[in-house]
Amino acid sequence: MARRKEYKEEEVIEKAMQLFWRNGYETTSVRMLEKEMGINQFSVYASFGNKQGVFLESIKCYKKKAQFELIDRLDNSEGVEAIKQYFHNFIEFSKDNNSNKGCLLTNTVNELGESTDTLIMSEIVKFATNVRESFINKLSYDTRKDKITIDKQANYLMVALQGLSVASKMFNAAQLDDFIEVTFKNL
Amino acid sequence: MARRKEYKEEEVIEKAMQLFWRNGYETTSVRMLEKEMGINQFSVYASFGNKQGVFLESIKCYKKKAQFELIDRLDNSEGVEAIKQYFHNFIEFSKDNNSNKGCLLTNTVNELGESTDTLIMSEIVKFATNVRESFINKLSYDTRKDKITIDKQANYLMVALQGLSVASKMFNAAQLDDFIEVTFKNL
DNA sequence: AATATTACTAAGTAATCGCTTAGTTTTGAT
DNA sequence: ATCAAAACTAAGCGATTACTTAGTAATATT
Repeated sequence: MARRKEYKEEEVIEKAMQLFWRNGYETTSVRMLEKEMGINQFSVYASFGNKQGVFLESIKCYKKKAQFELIDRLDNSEGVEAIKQYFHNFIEFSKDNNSNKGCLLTNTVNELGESTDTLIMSEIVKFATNVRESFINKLSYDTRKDKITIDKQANYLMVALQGLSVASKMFNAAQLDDFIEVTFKNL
Repeated sequence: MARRKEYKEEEVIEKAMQLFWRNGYETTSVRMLEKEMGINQFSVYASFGNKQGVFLESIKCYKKKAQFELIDRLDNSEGVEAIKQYFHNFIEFSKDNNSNKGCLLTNTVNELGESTDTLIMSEIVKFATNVRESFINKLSYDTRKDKITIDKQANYLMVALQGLSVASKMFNAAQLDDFIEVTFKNL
């Protein structure tokens, strides 16, 4: 009965996500989005409601990508070394030509802070909880560690990961390797 | 021969700095600035040229504040414990009611990335170098550590500090304490 | 083939952005 | 007292923001 869409939503949202990842939320305008996504503003609003809607779907898209390229690989290996490898994988994951884009979720909290939309924040928190649980899982391979120690070390690793995300934007590869090496020294 | 200014530049720039610190660069509009600084837009532009100029002076103002409240205190104490105290002091320093604002310099690099104005980036890099040298100085109290180890640990601490800045926005006090505690076990 | 429904293009909305300018007020030197 | 220089007020600049809408093109059902 009606005309068919000339684009697939999950394909154009991948492009939107890349744009948000490179530029952040505020700096990315709807005009930039329609250009990058290759569809008219009308279609953007028809498919995603508003700019926040595009961003929310972009966040979900990022999470899927990170799940596949980072978490799944972590879950398939064992011990603290697996987490260390996760840190290295993250740097590769966030690489963009010569620089690093950091983690989209970390970038978002850092940019929008408390004014982050609750739906978006909920997605971010869910992912962080996910990562933390995987870390706890890996840390638990060492049966000598008690629950309190593991919890403390998980908190430590979560903050360290945020640090890596931000620092990867301004420090060189050698400095980041130094950081990772020392970070895992006593775990 | 001429009319006197009704404000002191260093007083209004302190207020501008606080606003930038809370909101970031892009989110802070010139209209918000004139309101917060208590002077007309004309005066803003007469004194600081443009929005970037206000920001550059705000960065300098922040550096002075951090120098006085953080670096000077660090330089007056000894050993690795002094650096640990610096980390705790930073959390207090960046506290804003119930939340944390992070480090203005870290926030800026994280928000503006590679498109950060070179003058501003230069100020940021100078400060970071400053902090790093203070860390190296404190680490050198332990004469058993060779130069390479100290350098590596300094890199480690710099990234950890970035991590603390970002993480302080989303993690609670206990988690941050966990982080600091484990961080300094590696030294 | 006619029709109803949806997707498209392209122009336009009010609001806000950083910034400027015209006009007035205040000041110190003459 | 006069005058030039600087600082103020307030209105307004073009450009851009997120978002909408009027009009046209395409499609499955009848």
